[in-house]
Amino acid sequence: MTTLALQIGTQVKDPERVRLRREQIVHAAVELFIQKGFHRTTTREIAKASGLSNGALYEYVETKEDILFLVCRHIHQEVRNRLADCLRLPGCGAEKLRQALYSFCEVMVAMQDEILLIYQESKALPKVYLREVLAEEQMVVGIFEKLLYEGIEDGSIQLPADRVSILAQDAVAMGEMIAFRRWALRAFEGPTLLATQVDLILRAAGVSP
Amino acid sequence: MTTLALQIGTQVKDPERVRLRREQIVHAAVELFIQKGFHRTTTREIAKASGLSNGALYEYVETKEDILFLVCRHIHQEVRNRLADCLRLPGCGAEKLRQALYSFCEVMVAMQDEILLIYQESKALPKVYLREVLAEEQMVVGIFEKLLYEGIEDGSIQLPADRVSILAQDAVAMGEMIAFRRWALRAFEGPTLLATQVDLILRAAGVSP
Amino acid sequence: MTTLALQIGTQVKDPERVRLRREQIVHAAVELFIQKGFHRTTTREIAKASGLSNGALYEYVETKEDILFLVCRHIHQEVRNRLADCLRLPGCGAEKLRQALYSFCEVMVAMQDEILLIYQESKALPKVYLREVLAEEQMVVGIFEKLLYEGIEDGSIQLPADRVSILAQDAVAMGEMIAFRRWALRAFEGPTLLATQVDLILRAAGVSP
Amino acid sequence: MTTLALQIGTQVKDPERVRLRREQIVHAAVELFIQKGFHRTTTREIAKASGLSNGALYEYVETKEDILFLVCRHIHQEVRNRLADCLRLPGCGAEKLRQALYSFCEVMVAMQDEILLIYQESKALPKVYLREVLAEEQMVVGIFEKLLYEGIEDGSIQLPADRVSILAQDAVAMGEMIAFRRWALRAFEGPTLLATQVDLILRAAGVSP
DNA sequence: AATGAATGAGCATTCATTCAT
DNA sequence: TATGAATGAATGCTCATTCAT
Repeated sequence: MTTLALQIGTQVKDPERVRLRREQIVHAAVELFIQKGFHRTTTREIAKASGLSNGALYEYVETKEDILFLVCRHIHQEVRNRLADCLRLPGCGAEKLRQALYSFCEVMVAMQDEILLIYQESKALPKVYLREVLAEEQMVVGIFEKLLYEGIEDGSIQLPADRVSILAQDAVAMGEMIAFRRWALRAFEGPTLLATQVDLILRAAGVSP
Repeated sequence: MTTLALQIGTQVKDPERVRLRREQIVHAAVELFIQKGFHRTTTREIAKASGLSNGALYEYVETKEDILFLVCRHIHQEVRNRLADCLRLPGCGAEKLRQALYSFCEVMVAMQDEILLIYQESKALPKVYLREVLAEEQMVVGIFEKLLYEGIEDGSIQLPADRVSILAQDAVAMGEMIAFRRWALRAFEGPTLLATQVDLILRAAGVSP
Repeated sequence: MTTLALQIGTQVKDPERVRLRREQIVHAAVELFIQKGFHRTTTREIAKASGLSNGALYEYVETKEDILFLVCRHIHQEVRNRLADCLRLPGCGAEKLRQALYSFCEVMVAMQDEILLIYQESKALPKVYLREVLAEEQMVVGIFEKLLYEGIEDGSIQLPADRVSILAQDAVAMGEMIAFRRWALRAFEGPTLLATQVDLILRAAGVSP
Repeated sequence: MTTLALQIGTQVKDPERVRLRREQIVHAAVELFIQKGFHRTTTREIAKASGLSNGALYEYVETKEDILFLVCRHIHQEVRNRLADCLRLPGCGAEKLRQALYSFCEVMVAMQDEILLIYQESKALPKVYLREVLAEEQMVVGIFEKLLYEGIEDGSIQLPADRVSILAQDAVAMGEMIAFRRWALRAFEGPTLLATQVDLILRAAGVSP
């Protein structure tokens, strides 16, 4: 479950400063990548929007792809952070699952652009980076797997064990769909949409409504 | 619901020749875009792979984006073609839905790369083109909407009418997920995977298993 | 004696045009490299001085190093061409050697800058190219070796066979010295200088003056 | 004939410290320049290899070219130092010349890389520096001139006076050739090579073998 | 004196598109 | 219609040098 945090090269020694500057960079880059895509965004634009000079940018990062990786990692961290809270709530497995699904969908709504960004641009990542990004996505799937098992054990969920993995994948897909297909989903009210998605997974998990 | 087929500019008069050459272009470009992505593919490469000269390419197309559009349109046509057959089969709404879902998932498996391509690269499309591409995708959603209504009418599906649209979207999302998340789904056997996905939607549609 | 001519990559199909344009490029580059050195010369400058656009330059060449290689090869060809004539003259080995040495020194005077260029910049060549450039230089050494053997055979030169190679090297070095050390040799009159150098080698070759 | 030692700018007052630090710098730079050439070596690399910070480097030197100059001067000093000893030996002019030539060739073998460095990179020196570097090289030539005159006077060398300068140049060139053309000379054994070179000059100087 | 982060002009190279033939 | 050479703006990245601390 723990991933070796990949180290991005930097010329700068003070780690706190590196953290800070990279935050600026990521902040600027997310915006730009969302607007124009990775390939149509220039490093010059990123530097400017970060408040850094062209050269300074490359003190904190070695390639443009590094920036994309930092962006993807940041987004996944954000998703996991927002999800973390709801996992500490009390309740049976089914109840916790419902909560988690709902939270996840909310996060997907809030972070539509960022999720889309990852799907659209991760192809541009060098393989090493891509592997880590996918691993981080799997961590979210892992959360749902754990909740499903919990529910199966406490009897609140009826599901053959060999369906757990696949359904956890579906749960994530169902949520991400909100981001992917937003242009088609704008017609629906938020609460209805979320309820439907959550319900869809719960039914498949054999939770009585 | 029908969209006027957008006209792509060409210098060439004979429409049959245009059709033919564009077929060559699309054929070459699909392959290249899948392998390297839209931005990393050069028009030179496309020309070469199409058996055209640099200049000739631009007789049949005005910009690189035109090619991407032709590619997306071609893929959607292919999807609809492959789906069309199963719609003429007899049976109640639920039965036809099951068939359609299954076929759709099969198509998604067969055309993984192409589906992924559309999602990853359509951002590069000029707005006018993007609109048409999305409209074509909606046509597939429309197919599932129609089947759901059919089932509701003949009593084989229990679903409040206001859920129809959303569920049709889910059906498409469920299928496309197979393409998007294939790296996570490689572990599962094809038949199991498809059955699960189809079942998921049918349950949500209130079809008794 | 024949070297596999290394092929430099080009986008252009017509070989005659390639030859022509590369001639322009080499012509411009020699001048610039002599003036400012390889590293201080920009490809833009070379393009401009060749009468080509930035882009066109790269239709005939793949990297800046390619240009340096073309330049070195051109210079060596020129040297060999100028030397070739005097080799067909009649006379005993010693006489032909004297002629060749004199011609070679003349060429070194005429091509001072170019010779210096090769020595100063060949370090920047990729290994494959460097090998070929050195091989071409060895061809000149080979000419002197052949003449020495000729003289030994016809009795006009007294030299143990195991000194032939080393002396051929010296002959070339003695000539190239005129290029390398011209700043120190400006003081001497051309004819005296050349005579001295030729004499030096002939003596070492055991030719009675 | 003596040149005012050029003053390189520095921010630092204590001359002993300047001497010390510059020694570090030169030591690091020689190595790097030999390996990668002047232009491909960055000041950052030099600073790091010297154990100095980026900023500190520029306290002891004003430009990158200053470093190259210091390096060249250092090398020449080293050459002269190594040569100095053999000049104090007793013997007639011819004998001393033979000794000096041999020592010089030995130094050239030992300092191949450094000699090559000077020839390849001195073009990058600002004119003022270049003049001094050439002047230092002439000092070595001067040594051989002096020895030749000594031999002429004591009768051990037969040479018209107007050939002295030119032959002294040749002596240096002959030695340096060992460095320049080492790729071609690897085939020969050291002692043979040196003996040949020394003999070549002695013959030209009219010293009976 | 020393540090090391910041600057920004500069460079090799690419590539969509045009156009003379 | 077709060819393929030409264009030139744009881009990712480097690095000598400066300067606040």
